[in-house]
Amino acid sequence: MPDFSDLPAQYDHAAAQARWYPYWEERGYFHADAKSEKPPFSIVIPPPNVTGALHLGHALNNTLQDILCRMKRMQGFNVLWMPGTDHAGIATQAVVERRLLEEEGKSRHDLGREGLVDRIWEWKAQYEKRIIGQLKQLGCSCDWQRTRFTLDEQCARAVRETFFKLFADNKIYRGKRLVNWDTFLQTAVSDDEVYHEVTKGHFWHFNYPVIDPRPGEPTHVTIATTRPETMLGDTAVAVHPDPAAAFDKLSTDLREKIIEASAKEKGELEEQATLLLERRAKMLPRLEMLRDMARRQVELQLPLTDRTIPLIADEWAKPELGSGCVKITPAHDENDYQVWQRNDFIGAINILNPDGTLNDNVPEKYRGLTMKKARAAVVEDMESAGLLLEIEDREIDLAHSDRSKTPIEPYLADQWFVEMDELAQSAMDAVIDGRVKIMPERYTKTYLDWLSEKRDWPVGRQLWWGHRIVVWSCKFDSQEEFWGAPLATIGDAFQDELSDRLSSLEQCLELAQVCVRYVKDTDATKTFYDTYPDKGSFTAYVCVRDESNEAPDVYKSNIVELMEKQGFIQSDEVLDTWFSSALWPHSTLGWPEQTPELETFYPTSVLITSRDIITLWVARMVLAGLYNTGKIPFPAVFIHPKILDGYGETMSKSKGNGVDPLDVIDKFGADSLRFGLAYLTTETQDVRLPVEFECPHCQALIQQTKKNRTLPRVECDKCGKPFSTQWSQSHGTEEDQALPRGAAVSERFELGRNFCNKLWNASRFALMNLIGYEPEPITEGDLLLEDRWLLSRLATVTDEVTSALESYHFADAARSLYGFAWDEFCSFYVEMTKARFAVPEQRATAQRVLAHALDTLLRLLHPLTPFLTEEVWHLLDEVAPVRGVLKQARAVDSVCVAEWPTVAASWIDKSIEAQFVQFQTVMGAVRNIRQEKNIAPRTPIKFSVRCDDETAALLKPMEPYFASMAGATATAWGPSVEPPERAASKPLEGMEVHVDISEFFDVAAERSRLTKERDQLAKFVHSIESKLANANFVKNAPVAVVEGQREKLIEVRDQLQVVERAIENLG
RNA sequence: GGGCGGCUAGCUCAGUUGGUUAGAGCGCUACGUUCACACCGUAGAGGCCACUGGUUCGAGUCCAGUGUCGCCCACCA
Repeated sequence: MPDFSDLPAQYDHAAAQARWYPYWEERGYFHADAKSEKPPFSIVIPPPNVTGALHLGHALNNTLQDILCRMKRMQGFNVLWMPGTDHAGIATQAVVERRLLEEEGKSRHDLGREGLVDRIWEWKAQYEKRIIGQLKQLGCSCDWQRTRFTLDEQCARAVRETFFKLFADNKIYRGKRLVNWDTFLQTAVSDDEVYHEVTKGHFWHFNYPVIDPRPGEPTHVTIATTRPETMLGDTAVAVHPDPAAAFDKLSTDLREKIIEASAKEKGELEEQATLLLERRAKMLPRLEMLRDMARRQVELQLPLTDRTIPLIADEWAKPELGSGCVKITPAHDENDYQVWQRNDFIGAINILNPDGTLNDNVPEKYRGLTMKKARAAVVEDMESAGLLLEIEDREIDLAHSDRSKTPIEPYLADQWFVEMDELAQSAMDAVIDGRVKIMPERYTKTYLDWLSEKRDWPVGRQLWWGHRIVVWSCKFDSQEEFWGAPLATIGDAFQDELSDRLSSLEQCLELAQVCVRYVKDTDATKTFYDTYPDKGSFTAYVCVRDESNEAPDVYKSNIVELMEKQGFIQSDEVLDTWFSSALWPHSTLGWPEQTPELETFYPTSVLITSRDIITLWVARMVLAGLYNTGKIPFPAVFIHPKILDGYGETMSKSKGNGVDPLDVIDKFGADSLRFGLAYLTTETQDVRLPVEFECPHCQALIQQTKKNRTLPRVECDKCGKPFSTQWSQSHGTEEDQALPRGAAVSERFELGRNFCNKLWNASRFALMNLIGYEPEPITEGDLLLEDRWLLSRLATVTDEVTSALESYHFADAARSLYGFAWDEFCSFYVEMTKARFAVPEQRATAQRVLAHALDTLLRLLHPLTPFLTEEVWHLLDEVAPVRGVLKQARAVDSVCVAEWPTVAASWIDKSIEAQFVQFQTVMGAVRNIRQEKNIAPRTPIKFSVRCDDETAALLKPMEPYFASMAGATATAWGPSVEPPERAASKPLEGMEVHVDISEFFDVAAERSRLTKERDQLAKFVHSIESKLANANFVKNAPVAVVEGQREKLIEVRDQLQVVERAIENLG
């Protein structure tokens, strides 16, 4: 005989978590079998970066995935949740390099490529372990045996294969591009990794002398710049090709604006218009003269150098700004680069070394200087040359690298590009024609807008941590040299195999699995390879196909050895992290091998992610999936909300407002965290969580403010003792860090904790009262009204929860379960069984229905609160291993593989639910009167109900429940019931409840209560009357609505009468 | 500059295709610890649904505009 009397009154989440996760893992419940007969359901995890620990956003993302996986598993699907982590190129290398510098004072060059990469692997091992540990603590049901890493052998193979395919398809080209150069990390960073910061700077005005001006023409042009040192890389000065027209257009636009503008703005705009006209009058002759000079290709002397540069006409020069002339530095400015594209003859001069110092393209005295020192030198020299006109103060919006926090230098570099035209179109089509559905739908716009730009994707990164590009290159002076030696060697290696076939070098190369392309040495900005260089020097690029499963950094083949002997060298760049992420749905399943996994689980079922990577990741997965496999990677994408702090700001470590999921799990439990997150996952809103510190001394919660969140130590409001915060880990002194740490948590999770505890206690009650349970089937005749009500509600809730989860309405599912479990199951059904357990002949049926209801509730809740439900499932097994109402079955070993409840449509009975509502209403009225009359809870009271015979028959059997739940005894039911002489009465729909209050009578109080009620009812009557008096309403509204109002009016008038009569009776 | 979203109780949020007197949790008030649970129970108070106009018999819900907060993209010699 089981004994549950020593179960604690509070759910012990820590114990449950420690007990059941290993149990699930040992039994292999999370392992998917690719050869299973069951229908597949698969999700790939958005791989967390190995840069650090998981935050609350990850907790949300993974909770949602786990909820779906667990439900689908219970529904009988063959579920694969593919876990893994991302190598996060720049981010991870930067973190490791920073630590290397801080802790050992070394740079990556001190370690060398191999040494640094080894260090990063160590880091990866440590953080991958930590991340996986966190996911397990959260309860994630990933198939850990298949854990992948974007830089492991299998992913590397997929990356090399994809690159080779693209290369052979001529979708990869070598181009020049202005990149955001991080001089600290010495790498290009993408636009997405750049942030802008306003800093104080200056605006310098310089004169450039004109060479041989004609009489009357200007002897110099004036330009202005915020970055004087870049003048050394100038290749032109531009002036607008039609300044008169440009001025006129501005004036017209301004006039249009003035017409639409409000009175307040009008004045300002008028003033602008006047200034513009003045400027036009003053500047136009000079600008037109300059424009004419540009047409005849006048040269300017570039000061401080021995170069001359042309004056050109280009629209980039805005006549309304500055002097109307602008210096052009194509290699170091995005817009100037565009000018070069339109005027190729001006050329581009790169003046920077990768480390941010000036290179040999500048005069000797500036070489090797940093940009900062060069700036001072240039300004000084310009001044002494008499060419510095003035210096203005100005605020400059300066681009910074998100990783190194140092300023970005625009820098012209050779880059690998993927041509996006067709690839982007294929990904757009997939969404437009509905093969991939993005939810909520509004995000399809983000996706399509971004893809429609079809900007080519620069995929190279000057990093050491990542997939090294499998292209070898070598310069040749002529075709003869190229054909003569190196490639022939490769061909020779395959001569034997070719002997009985047509022999050609192309075939040899194909057999050798290499693809060769040639680039004639040129300044062109975008070069495809398929044109053979006719003469002169060129570079040959050989992309090598690799069919081995080798780690990305150890890969070498015979061909490679041959090539390297011939002087070919491998690109030292690695691929953009997103290149490998884009392959994630199919690379993790074994592509390019046609594995059973790929066969079974691809396309995956759904992708769940956050909105900030719709473009970077989702779009690229779609196009890469289509390109490699011909199939979309997933038919559905669910974009979940972002987690914000109490001030509506995104949570992040650098802001100090991040909540660590482990702190929440520690304090509230994983179930509470999961339930709380699901409860907040609504379709439209981001999730706002006010953050508090928990004092480690007295457990008081201290509101996090914008100020205290970035303090390494905070003093408790309550006990006054200091504690350290998460901020101290990165910014605190040793002394701060030695203090006990105050966890950052959020009271939002109390909802989940309270709910879990409520459920725990309801289960405890059930268990204690199931002692002696016998698993006999029950017939419908045994069921009482409340049993049928509960079964009906249970079926309805099953339906609600299932369809909510299947359509990703997580909050709806959580709310539905919360309401049912708390307000219906606990507050009514469980309360009512207390009375039934006291009557021996009612005991068995009540036990069976209770066991069944609890069983179903556990199944429905399991995806949200897996640990709690598993804990109770096993306890329930001790007392009621065989359960069910009309059909009985032995429960399985774990709720996580139990069958998902199906909706028993025949049990849904709306009339029984309505009848039960009548009972609840009467109960509410009796309780309400007791409270309002101030009658002590334990004082017995008597009540009677006037109602029709049918209702009386229904409610009479419920008398014991009124006694146990309201301390009230019913004295009479039926149509002829009259209130006792001294009664508190309450009109209800079709009923009147009278509580005998002769012992507690207080005329004044009762009159005041009734008067209040009368006024409310009168107001209501009036509102319906006026609605019905409106002829248009009666004419136009649907008949059912009008009828409903009419019935309501009769009903409410009735109630009003009851109250008025009661007031009269008071005298 | 372009796009998207929010604005509903003190706080955090629900609110289906327009249709009774707008809901929940927390917090608040009163009462209650004997038998599942004080992480609890019972009852209650608390709302010009941001604002202005429109459509409609009827608007939190639909349309137009305004304000405000936030996010994304582009641009910023």
